[in-house]
Parts: sequence; C-alpha cells; structure tokens
Amino acid sequence: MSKPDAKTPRDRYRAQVREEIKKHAWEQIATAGASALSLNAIAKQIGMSGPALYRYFVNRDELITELIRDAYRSLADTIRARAEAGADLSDLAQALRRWALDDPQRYFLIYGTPVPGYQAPEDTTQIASEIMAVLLDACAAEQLPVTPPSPVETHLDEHRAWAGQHPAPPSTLHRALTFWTRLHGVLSLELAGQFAGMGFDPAQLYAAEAEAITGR
Amino acid sequence: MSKPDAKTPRDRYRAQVREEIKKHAWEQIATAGASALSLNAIAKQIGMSGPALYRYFVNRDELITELIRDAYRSLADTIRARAEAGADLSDLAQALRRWALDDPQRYFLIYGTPVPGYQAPEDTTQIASEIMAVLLDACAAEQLPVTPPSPVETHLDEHRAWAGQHPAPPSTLHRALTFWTRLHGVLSLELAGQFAGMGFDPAQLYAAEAEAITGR
DNA sequence: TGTACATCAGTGAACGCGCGTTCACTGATGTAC
DNA sequence: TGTACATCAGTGAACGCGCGTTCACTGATGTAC
Repeated sequence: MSKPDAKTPRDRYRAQVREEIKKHAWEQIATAGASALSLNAIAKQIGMSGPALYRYFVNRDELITELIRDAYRSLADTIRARAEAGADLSDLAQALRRWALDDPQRYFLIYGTPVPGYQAPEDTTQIASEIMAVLLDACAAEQLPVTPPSPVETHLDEHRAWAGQHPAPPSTLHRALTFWTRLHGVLSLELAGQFAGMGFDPAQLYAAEAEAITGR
Repeated sequence: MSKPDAKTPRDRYRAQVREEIKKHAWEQIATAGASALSLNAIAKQIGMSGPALYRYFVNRDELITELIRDAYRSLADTIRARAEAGADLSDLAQALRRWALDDPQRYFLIYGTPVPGYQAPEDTTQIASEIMAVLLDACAAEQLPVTPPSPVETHLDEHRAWAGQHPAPPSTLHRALTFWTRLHGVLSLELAGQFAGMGFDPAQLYAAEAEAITGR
C-alpha cells in the first residue's frame, strides 16, 4: 500500500493534463470571453474526445470555478510578492495594472459582470481578503497626518470585520478601500475599451490616481 | 399617397410590439444576464412563434444593439435632466447610483465586461460624450482654487479631443474624468457583489467619493 | 360603398449546429503475489 | 521475473436540448379606383 499523498506517475500525468485543459480554457476565454467557454471545443484543441474531459473535471462549472480560483491566487501572489519586495502603494498599483493588462479577460473573470445566480466558491473570498490585508499593510506603512476621522472613516471603523484582525486606524481602512476602488475604476474602464477614441493615455490617469491616494 | 413620415396604425402597432419585445428582453437580461438573451425564449413569453420576431429585428445582434443604445440614452437623459434641474456633482453621483441600482445588468450592459470582438455602434460613443459634456459642465460650475497644472492635467489638456469644444481648463478635465472613474469604481464593485459580506455600507463609501471630488 | 389588389404580421415545419453529459466499451498501465 | 488481476484514461455512439435563422404559407389589414 502506497502512502496516500505519494505522487505516483499517474498522479503527475493527471495533474499535467488538467493543466493543459486549463491552458486551453484560458486561451478560449481570452479570445471569446468566459461565457463562450466550451468543453467540447477544448477537447478538440487538445486532440481528445469531449467525454474524456470528464475524467479531469466533474463538469463545466467545476472547471470555471477552478479557473476563478487560479486567477485569484495568481493576483494575490503577484501583489503579495511585490509587497514583500518592499513595494510602496504606487508600485502595487503598477503591479495590479500589469497583471490586468496581461490578460484582461482574466481580470474580468474576477471583477467583471457577474452572472446572476452564480455563487463564487468560499475560498475565493478568503483569497480576496488576503489581498485586502496586503493593501492594508501597505497603507499602514505610509504615515499620514493625523486628522479627526470623517463620517466614512468612522463608519468603516465600526464595521471593520472585513479587515480581519488588522489593527489599522479608521483613516487607513478608508485609504485601502479607496485605493482599491479607484484603481479598479480606471482599470476596468480601460480594459473595457471605454477610453478608446478619447485620445489620452489611460496609464497617466491611472498613475495619477495611484499617487493621489498616497497623499503625495 | 400618404406622407412618408405619417404614423399609420400599422406603424404604431409595430412600435408597440417592438417595445414589448424589448421589455421582455430586459427582463431576461435582468434575471440571467445579457449572454443568456434568447429570441426564442422572448417569443415564447410574448406568446408568439420564434420566427415572428424577425419581422421586428433583423437578428439577435440588432436587438442587443438597440438595447445598448436605449440604455445609454436612458442614462444620458437621467443625468442631463438632473443637471438641468440645477444638481451639483454630489446630486449627479446619486442619480447615477440610483440609475445603476435600478437595474444592475443594464449598467453592466454598458460598462461591464466586453465581449471580445463586439463593436459598439457609433452613435453610442456620441451619447457617451454627451454624458461627458454634462459632467464637464457640472465640474466647471464648481470653482476650485487655481494651482499649477499637474502632469496628468497637462497631458489631458494636450489630448482634449474627447472633451469636444468644451472650454474647460486642465484641472476641470481631470476632475470630470476622475469623477467618472471613481464613481464607477465603487459602483461596479458594489453591483458585482464584491462588497458582499464585508459588512460596511457601500452607499457611504460612494458618497465619500462623490464628496471628495467636490473638493469639499 | 363596394370590389380588387397589395401589403404585411404571424405560423409551422425544417435546417444545421454545438452544447453538456451518460454510457458501455477497449486497451494500456500499474499492483500483488 | 512472470503471471493474474485491478485500475483507470480515453473512445465513439447516443441523448435531449435550445439556439439562430430560412422558407413557403395563410389570413388579416390597409389602399386604390
């Protein structure tokens, strides 16, 4: 009897095929959007029959859920790695933008239009709060002049469950949240092509938002 | 021979049925998202056969395009009406939020995840710049202290084609654009359910953004 | 006011398509003695 | 090292489904004289 967690050749092969399926799934999403993702089409690209994929994913939903999970993980790892390398808020903003531009549909899979009724898996909300924690750390690291808390800041301080055990003061809670929403505002409109034909450079608008929040 | 633009009973009937088709299309989008919109399903709801709809829309794409156009028009009219009623930036922000919450999927149809390859009709970009013009007016109406232009402001001033003939100074260009992106940032994340389970009230975060930009 | 004709809304059958998914199977790979 | 058996990847046929769209048609509504 082999140890339950030993990696047999078969296990390795399985993992490898799963990765290949995902790789082609991402390609499909990149070119036609997530709603067009088709198991049969993926199978054809890989050179397998459609039903073969059911050896690797119980159904289409599980595959998509897995892709969402991977996207979250990728983003969280990217941001955290930059933070641990000593990045400031402005650097984190740039890392986020690069990650998004690298594969816009991957960004939209996480932050885009939700399909009514679809429930994201629980562990993704955990990864999301992991990202939030990194932002809170980064905001806390940059000192701001102490001022009396605004109404929002007070409100956020009274509903700080989302910040976990983070000991951030009210102003930091607000800054982290605003950092996120403002960058998402510019980034999502850029990725959606809403600035197309307007003539200016979205990167400059984005950078300005990133710096504005730094208080610099 | 009747005048070419006279409204015959048949014309009126046609317009009426077109509206009914659109009404059910919106209901479908609201409950299952735009990608799930189906002509046959709409026909069934109305009590018609599927092919009958082809008397009213040349195909599915034309219907969706029409819905997008209507959504843009509705938003532009809403914003402009408030502006003409003397609303300030904060009021406009609230009008935008109400409009979006009224039908989140309608908001996403305009500002949500784009389908790669789909090209929006030209006249919608015209309506979009109409909205931009209202924002520019509203921003111009609120005086801010004169300061030397920042790099972004200079950049926007040098690429101001998107602002049409509007004589706004650099700082106003930047404020109008930022007003839009910041509100969209909070709003789109709220509508997508990204704040779910975080515990705070998105309305307060939104209001704070709306007021922050006012410079007040 | 009545008749002849044209217009047009709507139907039902049919097309080809691709989808997700199931099932019984073959054949290769790994395991146990 | 060899044989017997179990595991499991992958196949091909088949299922039911709903989709967008076309076509030839019926019957009602409007127009012209």
